[in-house]
This record gives sequence, C-alpha cells and structure tokens, in this order.
Amino acid sequence: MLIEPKILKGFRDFLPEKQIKRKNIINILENTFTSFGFQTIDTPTLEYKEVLLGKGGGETDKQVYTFKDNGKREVAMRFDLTVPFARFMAAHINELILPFKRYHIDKVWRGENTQRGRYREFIQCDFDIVGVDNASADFEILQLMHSSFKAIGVENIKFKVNHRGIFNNFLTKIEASDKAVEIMRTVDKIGKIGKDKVLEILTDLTNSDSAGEILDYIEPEAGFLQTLDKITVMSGGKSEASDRLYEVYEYLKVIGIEDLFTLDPSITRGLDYYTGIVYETFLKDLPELGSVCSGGRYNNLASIYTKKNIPGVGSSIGLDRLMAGLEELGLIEKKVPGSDVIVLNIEGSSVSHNHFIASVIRDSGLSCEVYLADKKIGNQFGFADKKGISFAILCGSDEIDADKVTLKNINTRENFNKINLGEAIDIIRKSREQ
RNA sequence: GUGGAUAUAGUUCAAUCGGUAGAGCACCAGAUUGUGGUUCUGGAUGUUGCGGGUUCAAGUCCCGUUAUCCACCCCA
Repeated sequence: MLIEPKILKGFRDFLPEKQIKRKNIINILENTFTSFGFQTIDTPTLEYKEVLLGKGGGETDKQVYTFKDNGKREVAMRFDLTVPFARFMAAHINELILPFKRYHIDKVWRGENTQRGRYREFIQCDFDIVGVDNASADFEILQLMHSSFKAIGVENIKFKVNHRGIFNNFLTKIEASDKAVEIMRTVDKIGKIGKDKVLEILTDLTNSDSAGEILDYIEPEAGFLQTLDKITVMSGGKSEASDRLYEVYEYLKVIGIEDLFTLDPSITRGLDYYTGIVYETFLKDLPELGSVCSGGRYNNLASIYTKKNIPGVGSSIGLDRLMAGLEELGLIEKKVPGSDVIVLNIEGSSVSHNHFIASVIRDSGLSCEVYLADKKIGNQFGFADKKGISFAILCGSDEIDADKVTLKNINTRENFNKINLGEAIDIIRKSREQ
C-alpha cells in the first residue's frame, strides 16, 4: 500500500531551479545587510505559546500554529521574526552592543487561507535596529530597504510611509482615539473599497464630522512635504512625531532617494505594536500583490518581557511573495548556471582518471562534476546543456597516454584538442570572468 | 474561517448532447560507438485530484473530500 506523496495546503516543495534562485536572492540580501553592519542571529522555530502570543486575543492569534508537545507544554510555531526577536532582546540585552542591528532570514508559519504570494510556510527577511529611537535609525532602515531592492535588481518600486504618532495625535484631537484600531483598519482599505464606503464606516464608528475630517486627513497631497505639512496642522501642530518625519525626509533627500518614498496617511499597518514611522513597499507593476516589505518603529515591543525600555525599528521582506511577483513579471532570469565544467564519460576514458581530473580542477577553484551514468555521449552533452554547464572535458585513451585533455565549450561548440589540463583551466577561468 | 471558480499525460491545453482518452512541448529508443541542440522514424505517456452516487454507459451529471486560484478577513 503506497502513501500518497502529498503536502499540506500552503506548504511547498522547491525544485533545484527555484530553490537556487531563492538562495541567490538571500545571498544578495545578506551581503547588503552586512554591508550596513547588520549581524545575523537565530531564534527557535518553536516557543512557548504564551511567549509568542502574549496576552493574546488578536487577529494574528487565530493564524498561529499551536499544539501541545510530548511534555504537555503549550507551544507555538513562530508566525513572524519580530516577536521572537523582542523576546531575544529582553533575554540578551546585556550581552549585546547597542545600538544593535540584526538581520534574520528564515521560515515562519501562518495558518491562514492561501492565495497567490500568500502561503502557510514562507521566508521572511527581517532587519531591525534596536536600542535607539531617532531619525538616524528610522532613516537607515528605509535606506536599507531601498538598497536591498536595488541589489536584487528591482527598481520599479514605491515605498509608502506614514507615522502612527501623528495619526494618534490627530485622533486625540478629534476625540476619536478610543476607536483608533478600527479607524486605522478602515482607512487602510480605502484603495480597495473606495472613499464612499470608508466614509460610511467611519460615520458609523464616530460621527459625520469626524468621518469627514479623517477622510480629509488621509488624502495625500501633491508631495511628501505638502502631505506632511497638512497632517501636521490637522494633528494639532508640530510634535515630536512630525519633527521626526521631517528629519527622516531630509536624510532621504541628501541620499537622493526621496522620490521613491511617498507619504500616504492611509497606511497604518494592521499590527498594533507599531508606535512611530510605518511603511509598506509595492511593486509598481504589480500593486495588487500587496506589500512585499513592511515594517515600522515599535518602541514598546519588548515591554511584555522586560521592564527595560528597548526601542526598535525594523522592516521585513516577504521573500516568497516577492519572488511570486518577480516571477510573474519575468524579472527572474530563467536559467541558473551549473558547475563550471563537467568531465564526460567517453569510450576509452577511465573512471578513476576522470575523478582525478575533476579534483584537480576543483583544487584550482572551479566547480567541477563528473558525469556519473553510463549513457551515450549525446545524452551527456544534453545533460550538461540542461544543467547550464558551459564546458566539458573529454579524456579518452589518446589523451591519457599523452597526459592531455580535450576541452569543449558547450555553448559555442569550440573544441580545444589535446591541451594540458592547466591550459584548460585557464580557458574556463577566462570565459567565466567575462 | 466564509463565499465563488477550477482540477485531464512530466508540462501547457483539447475531448460536441453522457457513448472507445487526444495534440504541442518535454521524455525514451533508433538513424549517429570521440562531439549533443536541427531533421527523420518509432515508443510510452493516464486509477481524468481522491471517495461515493445516478446511469446500459460518467472526464462530462449529483454529493462529499483535498488542493489551487479569486473575493472577504488579515497580511509578507
């Protein structure tokens, strides 16, 4: 009786081609993060349920995988990397050098319904700065977001920024702060359900005057500064929150990337732990995919674990959603390169000698494999071609006797008959450098 | 979790009113035993997602189930 090789809803297998591309993007991101001085950490995938959910009751709780382990402990699989990081900070703050900048790229799990770019197991790439609450850190996260997307070759993007503090000041001013969560959720939907519907819901939540004012508040103006001027005035004038956003914008301008950032007062983020700046990232050619990188400032996140004040700001790239988008837009190169060279198994060749050649080539710093099956030469070339290998080495009895090899460029079909192995290595290396 | 659509060969898709399961690409073998991609010839594709039901007869109709996609919700 065979067992069907099925996998769970929202969970996926990755064939080499796709997994290699995923790893490539991760490598690029890691290089970008480390170039800013960020360091990687790791935390357990499984934690105590109470540690991950806190007091609980939120919308995310329903999506968390929880169960009892064999020791009857209530455990939960991490649904993001930020909450475990908060616990990590509370536990290790004395062992870390502040301000601490970390990145963390790993799988997280959410048991929600699946859709395109939306899975139950997916990779998040988090990067955060903790230990400081200033514009310098807020800015650096935004800059790193920009650098990351640039590094992986995604230029056509839009970052939407907002500030929760200014929004809260505004809500306090119009005496609606008790409904803050519902109001934020509602205005967040304006792109989908439209102004009229939002106004209707807001009127139900508050009253028609306040609803009109909220709608006015979230309407973006011509530019970042104009919008910021407006919401500053509407929130009761200059405040720490508005000053922060002016300062961050100044820094963006100095770097010359301010045009990619728009101030959109309707962006609020569903997660309720954000206290300051918040942001979302959209592919301009595929906005309906949703945000591919979001985050914000959370100054009280660790407060459920420690009395110490640990302010933080961070962002998270949804790697799998991003890849789903890039694939749809054809922005991921089709073919992944294979080994630099393959030693073919031809008539008169010696298996041991082929492996010997391969190990010499590997010692020279190139990647090399030996064709392992017993197939016709045509199949072997086909194999090499399909795997994206551009050079083949053939070494039959003639070559063995003369202590030479024959090299063939699989793409150009150029032949180098009976040359020294060292020459072959030079040719391959030269071609690889181009 | 709720509602809707979909599920056929490795893959992309056909199959009329319910009447023998089909094509392209890919794959395998040969023409080609030390040089492949073209071409030609031949071949296998399969429990029609899975499980029931109706019928003389089900890929097709009905019920259930699982997965995918879409919307809600939420989010990356």
